[in-house]
Amino acid sequence: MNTEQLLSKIRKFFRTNKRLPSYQEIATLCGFASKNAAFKLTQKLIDEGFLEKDQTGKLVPKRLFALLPNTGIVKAGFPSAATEELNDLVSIDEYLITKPESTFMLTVSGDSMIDEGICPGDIVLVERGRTAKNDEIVVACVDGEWTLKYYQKKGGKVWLKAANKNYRPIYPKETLEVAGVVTSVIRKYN
Amino acid sequence: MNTEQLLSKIRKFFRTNKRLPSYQEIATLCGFASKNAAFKLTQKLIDEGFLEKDQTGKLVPKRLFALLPNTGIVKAGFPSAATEELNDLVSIDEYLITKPESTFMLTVSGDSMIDEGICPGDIVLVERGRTAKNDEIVVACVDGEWTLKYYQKKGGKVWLKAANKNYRPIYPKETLEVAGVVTSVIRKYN
DNA sequence: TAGTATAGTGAACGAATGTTCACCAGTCAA
DNA sequence: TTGACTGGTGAACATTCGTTCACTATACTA
Repeated sequence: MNTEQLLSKIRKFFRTNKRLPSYQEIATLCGFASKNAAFKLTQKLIDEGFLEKDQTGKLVPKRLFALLPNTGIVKAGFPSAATEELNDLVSIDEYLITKPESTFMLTVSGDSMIDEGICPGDIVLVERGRTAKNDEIVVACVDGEWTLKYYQKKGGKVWLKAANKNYRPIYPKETLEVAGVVTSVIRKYN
Repeated sequence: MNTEQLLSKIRKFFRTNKRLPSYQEIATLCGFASKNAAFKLTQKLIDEGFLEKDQTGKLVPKRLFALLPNTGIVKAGFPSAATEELNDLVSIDEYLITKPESTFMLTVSGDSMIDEGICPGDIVLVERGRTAKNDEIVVACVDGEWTLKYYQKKGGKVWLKAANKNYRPIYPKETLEVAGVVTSVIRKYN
């Protein structure tokens, strides 16, 4: 039993049990008769940086949450069953959300951002309280109505631009309040 | 201390510690002097279906993973700080991935699917080993080259269609192998 | 051939785990 | 005023936890 196999087993356990195993459980997982064997082997994984410990000694998941292998560009070859065992696993949650406490999600209605690849029904993750830069996509309230648009600012004047030729730029008559900046887009089929 | 407050505290703990607290920890979390108070209160949460238990008695996270409030349609109003405490929290991982063992992710190159809102640099989640239906987006290998296209099948004949007028349909000369069906698209800004 | 890592066993430790039971103070309704 | 319900305390339990130490067998190396 090497560390790579162990990591794979721990991940499997985590995936089904939604928590990390104890050393006893790791031992049974590996077929060890002794907890200590699991302890030592796991310590190696920690040394290699794949795992962490609590103050209480409990194992803490590092980057093995959702466990999807990220396998490069489509055209540059293809993932085989072998590459799956690689350690470049990534949690989508962790990948997309850096500030969970100030991020929320919103379902998109309307096609005003369709040329940006944001379609009706898509979900956008919005980070609240970030100051928008030019050409960033923002969720904003213009004169009382909420929209999703490009943020535009020039010479102290602020307006919104759609990613759709059929829409005109929006110049606020009274108020323009930016609720947050779009950090990512998610679309789920069927 | 009511169950709603407790749930909020447990979520906060889970978010920072990446695991669920023990009853002792719940007690300190709530300011209780006795583990049993935490035990009883948590039991209510379980009865209400917000939490689950292991065979070993350990708490298991149910739907409170990534903890993003899902707040309806953009135009239909707006999330305030209050609505965040709602229980409609969702993990993106759980939301997008139903079969983690057969799902992998791929970075998109090329603009052949741009009218579908799939842009270069986007990440697609692909479910392997699913039989593709008509008009589903698939990752396929045609005559040795990997592409991302609509799957088309009529009368036993299979070909691929792009979501871009500048691309012609692809009819396989020799082989067409479907590696998987695209189940979702992810785009991250900056 | 001798010596040294390596990989696992087995026992032991104090502390923390989930769970149960008896108890208490307040609140509310009858 | 009584009695039940609620929300919490405190002690106790068997079990499991993380961790340490001494030991063994195998494999590799000099």
